[in-house]
Amino acid sequence: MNKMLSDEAIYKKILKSIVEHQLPPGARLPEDKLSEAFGRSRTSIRKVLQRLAIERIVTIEPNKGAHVNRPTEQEAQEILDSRIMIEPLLIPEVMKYWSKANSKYFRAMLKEEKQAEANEDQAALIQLTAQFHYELAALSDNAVMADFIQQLCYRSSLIIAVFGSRHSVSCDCGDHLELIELMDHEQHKEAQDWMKNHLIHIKSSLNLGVSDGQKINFQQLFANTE
Amino acid sequence: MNKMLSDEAIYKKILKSIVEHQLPPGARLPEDKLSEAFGRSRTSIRKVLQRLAIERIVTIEPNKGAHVNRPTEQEAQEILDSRIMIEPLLIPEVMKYWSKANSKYFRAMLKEEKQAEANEDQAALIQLTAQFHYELAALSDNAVMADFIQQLCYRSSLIIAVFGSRHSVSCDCGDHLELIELMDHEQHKEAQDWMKNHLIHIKSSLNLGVSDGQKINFQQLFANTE
DNA sequence: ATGTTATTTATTGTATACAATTTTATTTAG
DNA sequence: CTAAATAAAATTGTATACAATAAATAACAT
Repeated sequence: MNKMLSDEAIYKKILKSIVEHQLPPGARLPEDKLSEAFGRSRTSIRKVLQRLAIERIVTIEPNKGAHVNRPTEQEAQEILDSRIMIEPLLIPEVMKYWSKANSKYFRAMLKEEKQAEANEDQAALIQLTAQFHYELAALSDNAVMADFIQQLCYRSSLIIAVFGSRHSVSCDCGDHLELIELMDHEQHKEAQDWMKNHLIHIKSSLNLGVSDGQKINFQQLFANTE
Repeated sequence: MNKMLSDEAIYKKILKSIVEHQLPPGARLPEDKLSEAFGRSRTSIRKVLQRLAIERIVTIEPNKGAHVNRPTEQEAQEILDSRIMIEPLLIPEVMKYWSKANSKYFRAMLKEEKQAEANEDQAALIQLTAQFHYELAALSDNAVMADFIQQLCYRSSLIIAVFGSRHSVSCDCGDHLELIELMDHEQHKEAQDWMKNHLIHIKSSLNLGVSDGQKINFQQLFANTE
């Protein structure tokens, strides 16, 4: 028995499913089906889908409806470059107010990550990895920047779905602990550098340039080479 | 005779009116009136208002409808700080592809600014000042960052409406030319520094801390001091 | 069989109707 | 005359109906 969900709740549920790859890039999001699933009229669903479209999580083509956005290689690069540019800059701001309580909270989150890794719960792992980054950004005293980073993190989940290797997600879990320890010891410069390298590492782990949906050269592919 | 406007066209018209302070912060945006003005159903208008709300140009309170957002002092600081943080970083990217044609284009825009200033066309002036910044950002090869800057520029117009002195807008028109000339002469570092100082200057020209919409102490204001 | 056209079905786009809520105006009591 | 209570008007929230468009299927000819 599904109790009545608010628009916000529906938004979060759909977003979560997308971020966790339950709804993969390219998946259709028909208003009827969602309407039925959530027990609300199409009007409410449309509102949510339009919001997701503005946030670039979803694309809406006229008369074709909503699909989970499938990031292009260009988009992937731009988003990762943006994060490489910005996230390290936020580290000093975060460290200004860094407390024992914060450290404890993030260490608990890392435990959850480890747990998810052990359970091979890919969905939880992707979600937690993104959460680590945007909750950290939220500790800066600039909500405008934090919101932007959060959006980039969500979009990064889509990027990983399209261009990520199995490596991209799981291997960097142990990593995050290093950052927490640097921050605990007030090593500002090192923490900042760590973040930059971490993001560069993530970017380089993506299969960019291999081109999934790119135009295929059949001429070359089936050329008679004998 | 108003020809049928697309949702996008309606969005742009409302946004322009807000940015140019024809619709000042706090102004009500009743669906009926807009619906009538644009000759479209409320459904279309709602869609546009919801988009503006997500972009933080407008606020929507449940059962109270849409109002032009009235930025708080905190929001103003965060937005300006974000711009101070990011816009200088984009300058090197912009200069990578800086051409004679670009220079000519932006010099033409500056002429328009001067013209608007001469005509005391405050609306055009505000619009052009913002446009200068976001069109510059759009020359970087990172559309994600450019979009973010554009949004911050729109929101800055609201900030100027609430916290700006007459100074805030007009005085920096001549300024922009300096940046173009620095870029023409490939003075990377200087251009970057210029942008940072320019934004710091704008921020400091705002009446922050004077508190416009803050809670007024009537006790103190009307205390019997005789 | 293959490719084209026609028909049906499914899905989105838009307007409108009605309920819920807030705002404004009016009435009534002190 | 002021303040509270009530009634009226205006405005927003939500669902639904119908038109427009696209997708899927069937029918037909080559």
